Amino acid sequence: MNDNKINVSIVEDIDDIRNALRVLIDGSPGFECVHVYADAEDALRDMSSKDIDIVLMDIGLPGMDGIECMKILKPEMPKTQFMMCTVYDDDDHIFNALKTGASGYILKRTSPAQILEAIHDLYEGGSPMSSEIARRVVESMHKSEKRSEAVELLTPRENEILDFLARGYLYKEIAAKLFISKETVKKHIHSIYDKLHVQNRTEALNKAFPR
Amino acid sequence: MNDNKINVSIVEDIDDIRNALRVLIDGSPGFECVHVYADAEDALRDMSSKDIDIVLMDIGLPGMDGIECMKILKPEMPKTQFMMCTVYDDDDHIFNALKTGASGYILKRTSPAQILEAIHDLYEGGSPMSSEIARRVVESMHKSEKRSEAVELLTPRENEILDFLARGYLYKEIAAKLFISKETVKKHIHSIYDKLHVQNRTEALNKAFPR
DNA sequence: TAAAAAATATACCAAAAGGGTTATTGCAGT
DNA sequence: ACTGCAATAACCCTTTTGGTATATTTTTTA
Repeated sequence: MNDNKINVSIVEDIDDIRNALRVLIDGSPGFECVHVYADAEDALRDMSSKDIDIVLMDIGLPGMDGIECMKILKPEMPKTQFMMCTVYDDDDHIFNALKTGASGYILKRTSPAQILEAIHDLYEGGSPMSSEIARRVVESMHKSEKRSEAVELLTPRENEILDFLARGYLYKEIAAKLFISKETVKKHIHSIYDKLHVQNRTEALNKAFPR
Repeated sequence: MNDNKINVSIVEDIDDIRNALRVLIDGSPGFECVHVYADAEDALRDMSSKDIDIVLMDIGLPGMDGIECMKILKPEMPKTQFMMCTVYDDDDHIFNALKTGASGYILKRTSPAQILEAIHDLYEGGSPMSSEIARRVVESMHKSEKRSEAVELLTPRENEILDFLARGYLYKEIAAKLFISKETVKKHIHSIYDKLHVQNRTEALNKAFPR
């Protein structure tokens, strides 16, 4: 709605926190709090028709939680960015929120100045999160390294071919890409299955790249 | 090695940058630069025998790159944390580094004060990265949401069968599990491929469950 | 209640995948 | 010089997969 200010909406059930956030945002130049909602149902009814830059979304709400709420709202408001603002700092909530579309994740104990900074940062295309939250996210990526366990058994050539397998290529397509015969591809794949103790492509991929 | 200071090693091929980092770290109370290396091979030869808290690792090195180097060193130095310090800000390098075990990722244009802050932050268990880098990481998580896109096109029965496909079951095994004929399984799978616009199992799984 | 969608099943056919065997070449380490 | 491993390739064979078409029954929904 408004000229050059960052339009913010808040979904937060606790009156004191909601009001404090509103006061903080409205009292800061460059920011405007255009709507506040006390629960997910309220937000769903009203929010998608508005033009909002940033939504500050609590997770623990009465009834539908903030992640579910965002899941529904996000497709209707593609330009709006969601920042979770919550007391939960466990992996489940963090990953769920981020996977469902949150672009930022801050904890309620964040200082007012940092909250404003985070909103601004999000508006500018960043993903504000504390460095502990970032560590959780990064740690979760390390895991997809399970590959190595399987992969170290395989020769470089076999790994190369495994990558093609993962993309759904046919034997003959792999052969063409690598300038070798289809039979050789088959041989390599047989060795891969052998080493991974599996019988087919899908099982191999599940072992090599757990989802 | 040293009492209460944070021990840092540097792997960086450009003399000026390497020296500047060393001076910065040694000149700051609470930090000590214990080793510097000009390339990956040098670091591999020497580093794992030392007791190092943080490694500042460049990616673009002559010969072996910094990610490969870390991949080898990491298992030998489980207590050491790696921070990539590089000019590359593309997704490939970022994800590769983080998946391979980096806990922090900063760009070379980061200010000296922020570099020190990042090292300290990493030492305290955080994952320092600029908020643009964080955004890339978060964006990569949004994708796992693709399942719903695909899944909503499919009937409940088709989804059920998709799950079996994902586990590598044969048609006849799925048929036995569901007490239907193999031909019916085939029909369902054909509909799945049709709706997802794919030609085979692996492509279907990649669409439905991006890794 | 009528139409649409989903689940069930068969038949025919071609392509692809996978198991087993054997063999040659080149390269690394002993 | 010998050994072992990796990469290459060919052969035979069976099973699995996927395309197309057609048809019946059940369930959902307009």
